[in-house]
Amino acid sequence: MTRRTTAQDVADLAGVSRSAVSLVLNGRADGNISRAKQEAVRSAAEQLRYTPDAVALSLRSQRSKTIGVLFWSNHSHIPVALLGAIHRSASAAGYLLLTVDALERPWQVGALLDRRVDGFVVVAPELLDVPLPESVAAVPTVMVNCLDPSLTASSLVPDELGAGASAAQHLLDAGHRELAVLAGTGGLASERRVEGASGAVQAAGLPEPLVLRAGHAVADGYGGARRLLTSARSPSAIVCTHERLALGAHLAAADLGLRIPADLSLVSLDDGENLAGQLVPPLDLVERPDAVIGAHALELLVDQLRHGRSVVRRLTFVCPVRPGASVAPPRLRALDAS
Amino acid sequence: MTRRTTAQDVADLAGVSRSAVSLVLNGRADGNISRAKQEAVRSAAEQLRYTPDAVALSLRSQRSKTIGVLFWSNHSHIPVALLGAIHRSASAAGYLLLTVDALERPWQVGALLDRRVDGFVVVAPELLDVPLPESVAAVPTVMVNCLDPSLTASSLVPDELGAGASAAQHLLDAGHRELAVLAGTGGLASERRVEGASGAVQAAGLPEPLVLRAGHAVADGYGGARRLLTSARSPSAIVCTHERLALGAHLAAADLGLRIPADLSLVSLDDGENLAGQLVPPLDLVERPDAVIGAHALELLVDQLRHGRSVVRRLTFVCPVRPGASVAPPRLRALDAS
DNA sequence: CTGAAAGCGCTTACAG
DNA sequence: CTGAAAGCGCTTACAG
Repeated sequence: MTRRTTAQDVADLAGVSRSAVSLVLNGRADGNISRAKQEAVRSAAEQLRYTPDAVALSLRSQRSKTIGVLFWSNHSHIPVALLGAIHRSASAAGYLLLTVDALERPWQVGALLDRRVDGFVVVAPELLDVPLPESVAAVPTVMVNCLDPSLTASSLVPDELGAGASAAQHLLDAGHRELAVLAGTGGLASERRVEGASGAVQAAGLPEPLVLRAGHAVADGYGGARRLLTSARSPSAIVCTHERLALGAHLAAADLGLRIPADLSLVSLDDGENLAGQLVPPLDLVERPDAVIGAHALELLVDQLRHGRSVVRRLTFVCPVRPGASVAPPRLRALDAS
Repeated sequence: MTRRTTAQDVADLAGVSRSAVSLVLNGRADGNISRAKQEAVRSAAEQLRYTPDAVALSLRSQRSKTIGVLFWSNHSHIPVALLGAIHRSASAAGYLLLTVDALERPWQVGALLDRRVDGFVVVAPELLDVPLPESVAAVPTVMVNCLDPSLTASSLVPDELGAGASAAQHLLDAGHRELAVLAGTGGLASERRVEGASGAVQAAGLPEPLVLRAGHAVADGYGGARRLLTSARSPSAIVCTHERLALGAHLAAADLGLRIPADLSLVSLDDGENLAGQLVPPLDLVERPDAVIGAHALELLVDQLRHGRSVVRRLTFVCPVRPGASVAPPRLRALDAS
């Protein structure tokens, strides 16, 4: 392993002092260093492929150009688009990311602080209440997909209530009147989505929809949908609060010989797994705008890093409907019965 | 933002010199510092919650206790178990992980080097040839799920050939004679899995199985399976080289009114998405031992970091069969025809 | 047994 | 216009 080239090496080659190298390479040379020497430094640096040692830079500047990502995960799924956007924006601003599973290994937060991360972004795979540790709150922090009850850090979350409402409204718009909601158990996201969907149905002058809290796994969706679809008054359309539930419902419908969307309409809320929208037929989705949220979160954090502490905000992001091929008008059962 | 407490603060409180603090806290005090002062230092450190500044430590020791993870991703899926194991093992050895998307942002490799990462682990979501950049190879590196053609770094990969063979053998053992392989397009993993499956079938004295190269998406699996199952001589069992293909095949079977496993047996190879094993019925899987590979990779790297460069190795890991409920003996079509 | 000094690589006032 | 010095926080020989 060869020694890294240092500013001294460049200075030696260019025939100037270490400080001159620093000034030139940091664009503060004009009026200080002769143009000839500037050129010498630049070409020496290029020739030696010199890049300053970031560790030394950090010690000197007390800023590491590093952001800690605290992944607050209660289950195993990683929202690709969200992390992708965070990485992309961080990179664009010149930051590197140190990622840690804060639930499984909370002590690593201390290790990040020792490494003098400039800030934190707390990321949950799904809307969560996260009590922010004091040590974290001491550094600029933004929260993505999660909320700090004590309001010490800004948070960026999808409008889960609105998303639930949009999903239901999407089905109402298609003419459905017999809706059911297949939901996860526990979790802020599930509850808000259910609330939103239920609210939209009632706002349309219909009775409260049937809500079945099944769980989060594919099998839960399968079992739940089966129960709904084989019940006395089976719904013509189902809102699924999570992608994997929707997949389960999709499988259950197929097993029962129900065609989507001819016999059953399905709308799923999006969890960033890129799954429900890939099925055959692809499901109509209410998208979680992960890319937007991730990019915005980093923008907010970097701005805080540059201009100091700003006011704590809670930003909510609209979840747009992405049409698929799983929604159609309901069969005219009312007419059959008349 | 309050100032971090430094070794000097501890020294002041304990009434000793900075060096004494360092010696005591690094366990090199015996024979140098009186037991009384040792105690004083320890209690002062505890009282001030002192932990050494990792940046200063890095500059001093020329080791950052940080490992760079180069994610070599051509598509968007993240193998959770693999990354989880890597994080866990790294943490256990006292390392933090700096993750970077090396395909999308190759220049960040330089940024990691500037930050003096002690080593690299190159991770691909699926078996890949990765030509290792010189700058990376200059630092201890292990490759996970990918191979460096020039053999400059050790690599740890699943036995894809064996996995394909196991999948086919699993179906042969159940009595199937009419197998088809639904495969991804391009990619080392697909090819090796196909080769393995095909080899096992031929080793059983049967003619080469039908291989359909469909793609990687759910819809590809759906379309491919549909073609296979509606062809003149439809197979009694299908090996899917990827989870999402298997999901597509599952959906296609349901649409065609084929029950799994009564009418069709399905085996999928595992890509770490935790998907095929969750379906209803759960598919029989040939598992990729991601947790084992990840843990082993870090063990190898940390060992290299501690004891210097070791010999370059290619380690191959067996993929065990995990039974599900998607394989049954074939319908006795031969008897029907006789 | 303990403290002062050197040095990791950098930048930024500060003399000349 | 340029070089020598200080200092970020740490550890490790090295004097006393």
